[in-house]
Amino acid sequence: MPPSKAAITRSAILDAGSVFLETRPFRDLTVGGLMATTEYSRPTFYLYFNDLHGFMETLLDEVKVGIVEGARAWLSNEGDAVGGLRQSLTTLVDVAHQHGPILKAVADAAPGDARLERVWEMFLGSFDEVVSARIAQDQAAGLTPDFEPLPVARALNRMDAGMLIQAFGSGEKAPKDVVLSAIMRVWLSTLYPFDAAASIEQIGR
Amino acid sequence: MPPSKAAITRSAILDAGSVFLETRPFRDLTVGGLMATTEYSRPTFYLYFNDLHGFMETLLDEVKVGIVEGARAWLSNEGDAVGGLRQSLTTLVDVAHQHGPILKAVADAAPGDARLERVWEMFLGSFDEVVSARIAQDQAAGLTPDFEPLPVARALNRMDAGMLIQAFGSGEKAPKDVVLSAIMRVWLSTLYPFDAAASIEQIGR
DNA sequence: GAACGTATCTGACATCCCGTCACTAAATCT
DNA sequence: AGATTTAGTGACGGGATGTCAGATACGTTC
Repeated sequence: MPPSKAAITRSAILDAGSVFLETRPFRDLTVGGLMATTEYSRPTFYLYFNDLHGFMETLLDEVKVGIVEGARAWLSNEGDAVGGLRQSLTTLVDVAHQHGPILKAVADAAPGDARLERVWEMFLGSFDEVVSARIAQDQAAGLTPDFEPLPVARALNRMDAGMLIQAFGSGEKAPKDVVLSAIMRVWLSTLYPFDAAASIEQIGR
Repeated sequence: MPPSKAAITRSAILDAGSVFLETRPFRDLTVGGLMATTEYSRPTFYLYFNDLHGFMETLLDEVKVGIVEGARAWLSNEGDAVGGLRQSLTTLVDVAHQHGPILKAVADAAPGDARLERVWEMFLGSFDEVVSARIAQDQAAGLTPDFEPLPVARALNRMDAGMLIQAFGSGEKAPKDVVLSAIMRVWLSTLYPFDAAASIEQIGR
């Protein structure tokens, strides 16, 4: 069974949005302007999305899976904590680099709509919880100093979000390795300060 | 000489805006709605501000001074690095707690206007530079490990911004001490890891 | 292959908010 | 009081939104 006509149209609109946001900020996105780049009329948009913010929510869903995947290395790894974190952060930076404009667009759009703001907040918050759990585990193992895991997890995740969107959100992207080593430095120093070799020496400059 | 009538009107509008944003998000702010809470008509708004984003820029300027003040302890202190940083972060958290809703409103408004976005970006960026300079100084003194100061400064500042706005931006504010000890933990671990007493023991839980 | 029913799409409309402009009203000066 | 500058407003045009009734394309049945 081939994809229905509706599915094709929907995808075409989503694609047009992605392309648009590749080069222009969310504030310049209008339903009329977007649909003009497709072969459909403006009202067609409303057949598939409630409004521009619902549209952004859909775009976020598409990116979400990739990001959650990347986090697994560290989170579901009972073993090598430092190595797992290294790997998770590396793939996180990769994915963010890849989808930078979409992530920035969603972050930009979020404050404009109560529902999308909640969705974005939940998206970030979901990381807070899993990171917090992993921190607690490493604290029990004596790898990590004893502090309240949740607020620190929140702080580190906000750092990632702000840094990655700032670095990769707009056209001219910052060099990946610089961004990676900065956030890696902060994560490792905070969570595994006893592992001096990891936190001080082994980070590429 | 008493303040001119214009100055009074302007202040009245600014106050009305502050009051509004105390309880409602920026997305609900309209020129008509705002002016309806004053004794002036809608066009009067445009006598004093270009648009809502220019209005937010003015609001930011009012808060800016307080924040820059707070940063001085650490930045202009050649002596006790850890103590200075502690003090700077403490007052930063205080100020952010005080002006939380305004800061969130500006951050929310920024992506909607190219000019305000630049202003906000510059505001954050200005901290990147001074923090970076202080880091370089402490690296030279052997207090801080050797890494690229600017990206790490950026990361830490983005963490502050994201964390503080999330914690203090909306009505029910998070407890100050929890937020403070979380970001303090991260800053100290990253910048002064050799000062074990400072980064591990002395932080209140 | 004509008639029918459903899925897909669109023109036209009402609404909301914005920013401006010609004009009025109030304050200040002589 | 009359003239001049300062402060404020009613009314307009424009752009984007979201909806709805009607049109068009498509597959199915006879």
